[in-house]
Amino acid sequence: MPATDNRSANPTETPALKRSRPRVEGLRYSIAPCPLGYLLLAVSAKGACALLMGDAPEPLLAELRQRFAEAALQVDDAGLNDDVQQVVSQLNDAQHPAQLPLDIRGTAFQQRVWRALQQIPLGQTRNYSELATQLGTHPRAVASACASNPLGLLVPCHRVIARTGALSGYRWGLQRKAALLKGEADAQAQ
DNA sequence: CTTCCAGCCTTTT
DNA sequence: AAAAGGCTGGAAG
Repeated sequence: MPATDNRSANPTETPALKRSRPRVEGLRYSIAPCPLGYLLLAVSAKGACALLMGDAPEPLLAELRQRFAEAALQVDDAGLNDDVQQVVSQLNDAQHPAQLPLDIRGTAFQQRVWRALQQIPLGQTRNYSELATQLGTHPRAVASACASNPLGLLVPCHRVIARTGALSGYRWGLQRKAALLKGEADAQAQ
């Protein structure tokens, strides 16, 4: 998944500025236990670029390495503690969502889909077909974009389910998708 | 209700 | 060029 390079996004940037930039981007990350196992939060200079979940810490780091193979990764538990706690708070109480700047990277199409995901209100769900119609594409394409969302929870891909009402799939395990939706439904019911 | 199938759009190899 | 996805709707058991 060749993520778009946000460092090149500014067309007014001079060649001198380009040269002065570090050749490899630095990413800070932190892995912490959470109500759904472990989470890994990774942030760039612009904001969170990955929020991964899993049963153990090691695979999370492996996934981060794979997704950002070109980046220099540096653990920063202290510096990210605040952000991580925000995410944990959201997991404990969906009514208090994390307020983090996001650095969302993906193809133009993926960004369109992910933006649509962010419009789904707390406590609600959409099916792949609805989003496909809204975006003028095919459910299958929506699903693959959801599946490649690097910002679990923060970009609520878990709010997309099958037309039949089945939960369909979730990159980080159907059990977590179910838990997230349950938590959000409960929060909304209050 | 369950399986099977053929189209469907993007991304990855 | 080919395969593989967090899909769907319709046909068939």
